[in-house]
Amino acid sequence: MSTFYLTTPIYYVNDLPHIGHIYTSTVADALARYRRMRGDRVRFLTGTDEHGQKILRAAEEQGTTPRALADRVVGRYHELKAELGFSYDDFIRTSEARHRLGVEAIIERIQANGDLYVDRHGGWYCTSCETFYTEKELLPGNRCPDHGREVEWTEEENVFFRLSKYQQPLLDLLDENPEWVRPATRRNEVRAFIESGLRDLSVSRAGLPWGIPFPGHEGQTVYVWLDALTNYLSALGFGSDDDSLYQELWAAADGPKVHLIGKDILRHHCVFWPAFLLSAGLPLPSTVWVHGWWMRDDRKVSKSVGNVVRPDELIREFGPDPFRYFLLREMHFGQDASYSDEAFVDRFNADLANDLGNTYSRLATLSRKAFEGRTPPTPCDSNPLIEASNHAVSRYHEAMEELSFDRALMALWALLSETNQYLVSREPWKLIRKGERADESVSRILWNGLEALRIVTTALLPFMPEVAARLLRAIAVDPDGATVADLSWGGLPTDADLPKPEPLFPRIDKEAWLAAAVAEDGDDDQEKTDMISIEQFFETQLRVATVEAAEPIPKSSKLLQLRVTLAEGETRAVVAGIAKAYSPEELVGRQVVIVANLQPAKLMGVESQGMVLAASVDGRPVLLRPDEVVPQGTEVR
RNA sequence: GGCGGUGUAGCUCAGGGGUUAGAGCGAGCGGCUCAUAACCGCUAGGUCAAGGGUUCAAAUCCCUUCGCCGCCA
Repeated sequence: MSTFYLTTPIYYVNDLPHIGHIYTSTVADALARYRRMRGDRVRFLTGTDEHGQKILRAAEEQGTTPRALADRVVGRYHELKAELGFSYDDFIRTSEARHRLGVEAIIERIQANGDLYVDRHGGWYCTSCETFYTEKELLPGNRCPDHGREVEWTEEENVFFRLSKYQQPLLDLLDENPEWVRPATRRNEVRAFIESGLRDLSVSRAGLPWGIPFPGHEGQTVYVWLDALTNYLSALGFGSDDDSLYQELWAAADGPKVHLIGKDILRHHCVFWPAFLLSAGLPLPSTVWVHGWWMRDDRKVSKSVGNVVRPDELIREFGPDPFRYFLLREMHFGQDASYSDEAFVDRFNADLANDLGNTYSRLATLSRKAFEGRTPPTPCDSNPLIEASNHAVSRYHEAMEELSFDRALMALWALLSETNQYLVSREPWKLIRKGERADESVSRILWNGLEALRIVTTALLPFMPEVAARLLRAIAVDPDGATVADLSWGGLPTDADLPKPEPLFPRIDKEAWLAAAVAEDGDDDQEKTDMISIEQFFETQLRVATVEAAEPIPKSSKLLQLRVTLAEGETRAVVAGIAKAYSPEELVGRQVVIVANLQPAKLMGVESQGMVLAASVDGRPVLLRPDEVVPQGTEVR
């Protein structure tokens, strides 16, 4: 028995949870459950990152406090835990006192090592990503390359960390520990980045009231990443009076310490974090596992293509476990994958309904018929399924070790397939029909089948904890406290009560489901599916206008009232649903594109004489503007 | 632009110098009838992106081209 410390990133509270968060947590949860079955002393941590300029702003815009904003999002994460059956042991919030202690403690050590100094610097700062950019990196018009939002020239005195000092140690770390960043392609990226040269890192911000005050530097707040990354230690009590967990699971851990992350935060975890730890003289994690992203097909949404995506709907309708199964089966860990309702339905029907569900159903029915509602009375210790099972289990373990969840599941499904082949080759139903109900051979055949199913289902506990447990109970096996030892042949109880099988995974009518999905997706998809002629397009008059004034609309969190100039002397009032992404001040003076011949409409009591165009990024508006300043009223076509 | 990756059956992908290139899904045909129209078997004839090279032998190594993806604070 060894320790196993597993973390997800802490999720930033500017966003409600989406499939990216769900995936990371699902992977971590499956891994944690698997390691618990192996008998490891597992500690599974997740949490939220709550500090920073962006949260402060969002809170101000919504007329609330950062803390209240965070509370709301955290509430949603707690709901998600229940909805998806996550089994984390701890949930840390960076706004907690225990976290602050940890951050102060690590800074103290870095400071003592002489790796902090104060310097004055200026740069283009994006409040969205809380990052400084060089002129070269900016998009035209001084816009953030990530968010497309205008950056601000910021000049201030900050605390700097001597990251440059750790260039060689970090390269050595990567070279001596090929498993430190996985998969290897991410390791290469990190290595290339470090090799190209490390600059010292600003680790504080001046005058930011929402964050941890930088110890020893009045007026400075700890920079979000030094703050956030330290959660992995502070959650273990590092820096507090009781750091026993930290000692057990980190400092003196006799097992792996694994960070699970998405590829977007590779640099922070594989460069900054180990550098901080090296500087602080603290042990490093053993592996940073990097996963890919779920992509949504950019093909048009339509019934025939069937790429509508409704994860919430899928979970509500079919329960969390099929969705967990889908996420883990469909993605090759480390690579990107695309998801759609259609892919989900296909997996559900083929793997869960046809293979797993039906195999259970036929075995249970046969056994009930032959043995009066009970499991077979005679076990069997010599048959082709034993070898198949042992082989499947060993492939399963190998794959789990590599976080290759898809391969682990394929190994189990191979055993299911062999079980079905075995049944067909023995045709126990014929023997039963011939009246050989109590025949020992019937008992052996069915016991073997059920035993293989028991092993598959036990191995599925980390993937589908709720359904797998239900299935095990249905075949007279107690799922509680199951361990990997239960994956060896011979555990199925004989002559035990075997209830009538209920469909665990009722087949989904794919056509109907996708049709409903399309219908529900509604109006905005209608335009996407239908082609229009160029004449139809030209019916829409698009023109460039300049924002003269902007102000919020009372009692509306989304709407702003704009006054735009279309031509000399021609101004219009336009209402735009962009208040969550843009403040009135930043809009004045910019050029926007508006639909000029839209029927006026009243929104929240204010008449809107046009519509401002914006790209909609997951619902967040990003305003369109000409590449350069053009004359008022210029037509867009 | 530099570095890295990738391009294999309709779809998702394995394979990685050596007999007839594989799996799952989907499709077609047959079988079975215990089972959730499930299950089992057979069939898919794919220039292994294109061109060139190395080799007795290349999808597998090398070069070039094209496409796609990632990283380059």
